[in-house]
Amino acid sequence: MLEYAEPDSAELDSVFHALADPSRRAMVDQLSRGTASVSQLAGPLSISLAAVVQHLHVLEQSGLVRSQKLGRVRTCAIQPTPLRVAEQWAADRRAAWEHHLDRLGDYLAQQPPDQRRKH
Amino acid sequence: MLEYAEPDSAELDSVFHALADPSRRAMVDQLSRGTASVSQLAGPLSISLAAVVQHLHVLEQSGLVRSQKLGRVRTCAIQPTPLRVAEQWAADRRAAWEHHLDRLGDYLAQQPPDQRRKH
DNA sequence: GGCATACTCAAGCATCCACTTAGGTATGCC
DNA sequence: GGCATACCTAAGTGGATGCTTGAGTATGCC
Repeated sequence: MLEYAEPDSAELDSVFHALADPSRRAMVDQLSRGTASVSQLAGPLSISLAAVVQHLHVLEQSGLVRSQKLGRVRTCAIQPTPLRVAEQWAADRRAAWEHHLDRLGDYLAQQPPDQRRKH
Repeated sequence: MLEYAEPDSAELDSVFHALADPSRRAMVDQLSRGTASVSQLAGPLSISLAAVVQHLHVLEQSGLVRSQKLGRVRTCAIQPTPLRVAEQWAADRRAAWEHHLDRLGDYLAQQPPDQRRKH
């Protein structure tokens, strides 16, 4: 029944941090439409190729991207699991909050109107 | 039909950045279970209250948390929308990648086996 | 071999980040 | 008024981040 391993804090740190930069998000976005080489990733970005390589390291360390080199060309591919880990973390907190609001609403609805001022 | 406004890069920057710190995530996690004062947020964390206030500013600037002061006490509440924005961004890229894999699979399945070596 | 391509690495630099301490203000209670 | 509580702000610090330039290495093609 274990669908997701509980993500440790360090994993969430690195995934959210990786996604917090617009250049890296653009790279992930491009990779979501298909694999790409390092220079293809650099193409749309107005930063040096060396900077792109550094961003790629960040993405690989977070697990969001994997790459392998064939000949001169390094081909990069997105990895869906860390995306889902981040997604799930946010969804869980949002669900908890909405559940909390529901219970609060039920509670308040049960109180007679002249008692509500106390809460 | 517009369900979500397209999030601008700056908003995603600030939301992902806010979530990239374990203390801030712990604060969001606590707030997902109900509102809390600043010192209640600081309670479980082993950092100074001043640091918690600074984290709170980051969370408020990202829109993840809102707060209001009543008397001496500032009460903080989570805001679900930025969580959903982050969630949706990740989900969209994951969906695009999975769709891409499907199309690639279909394409390869259409090729006669002796042609596949070319691709 | 010669040369372009596609990265890769290292050093340097300005900025940002998380955190602390020290001091401050506003509120509630006696 | 006196005092504790709850928060706020500023300044400083060590370390991480994003970027550049300059140089290097490996591969593919003629």
